[in-house]
Amino acid sequence: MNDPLANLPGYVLRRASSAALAGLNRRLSALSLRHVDASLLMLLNGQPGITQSEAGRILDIQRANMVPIVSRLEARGLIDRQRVDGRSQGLYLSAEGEALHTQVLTVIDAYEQTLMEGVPAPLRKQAMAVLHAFWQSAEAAIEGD
Amino acid sequence: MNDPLANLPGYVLRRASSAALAGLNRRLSALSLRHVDASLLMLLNGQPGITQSEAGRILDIQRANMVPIVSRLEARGLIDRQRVDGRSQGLYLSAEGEALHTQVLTVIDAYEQTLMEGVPAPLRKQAMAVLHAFWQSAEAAIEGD
DNA sequence: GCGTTACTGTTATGCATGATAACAGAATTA
DNA sequence: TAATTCTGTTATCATGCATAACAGTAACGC
Repeated sequence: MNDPLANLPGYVLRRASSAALAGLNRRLSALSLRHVDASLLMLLNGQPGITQSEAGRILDIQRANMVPIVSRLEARGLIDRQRVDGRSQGLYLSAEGEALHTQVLTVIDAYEQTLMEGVPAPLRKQAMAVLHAFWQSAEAAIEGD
Repeated sequence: MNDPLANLPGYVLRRASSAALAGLNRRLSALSLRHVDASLLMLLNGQPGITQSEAGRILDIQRANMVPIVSRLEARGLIDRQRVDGRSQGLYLSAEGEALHTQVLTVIDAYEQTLMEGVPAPLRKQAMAVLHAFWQSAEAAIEGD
């Protein structure tokens, strides 16, 4: 693969992310979930009762784009809504949602471990730190010019 | 940002990539280009005469999805097609394309440097190696189960 | 040589992700 | 109380990515 873009961190980041996502979605399809759904389930497990807007803010999903996601998950009986306010509603995992969440956890844990094991041991120690550094750096660079 | 997903490499990879892409697209919009277009221009600069299919293979873009990209760039007079075969056609940067390419290069180089500078110095040395490792690892993990 | 196979560019189509604008109802604040 | 902010929602659009199908061309096997 003679790719002159391979020394650009942003490009490599994108290719790595794209490949990682493909693998994850492939595995999650066994649970009829997309990675977005899975991330919401995991978030709700850690922070039950969180608001739809808050969840979107944490996961970096637009308010408007949260609607079909939450609707889909609620239609499947995986999450419950509970009015907390005249305008907001807290989101909770239903019993079925919790059951599925443990399966999600199994799949994701295994996958993330596979991903990490594919990284040469000498680099593994700093791998997460590097990823977080790029995340932060990229976030800071969005607005730049 | 209390995000329980922040210790999953795949998730962090995706967030970093997404943020990095947003910043890049913002900068490229000044040239009326998307990151995909820019990557093709850069590829053609390094490997003039490459085939549309070959380019797609290198950039991991489906043959069918290359069509609108190439058409758009050709319509703007940035690239030329030259029949090399009954079926294939070589792609080249036009004069205008080369001119724009140098601008692209400026933008991207500056951006990638910004990205790198946002990474703490102690990590910077291994940053690219880590990204490549994840790329390779993710690529290998796509088919797994 | 000829038939099978493989490759190229292309069209059409669908799904997923994101972004934006607008709105009504509710809460907060000044 | 009036102005502002926030929430969930609808509608709409652009982009990215995948798949299937097709015609024309090339390469290969015998």
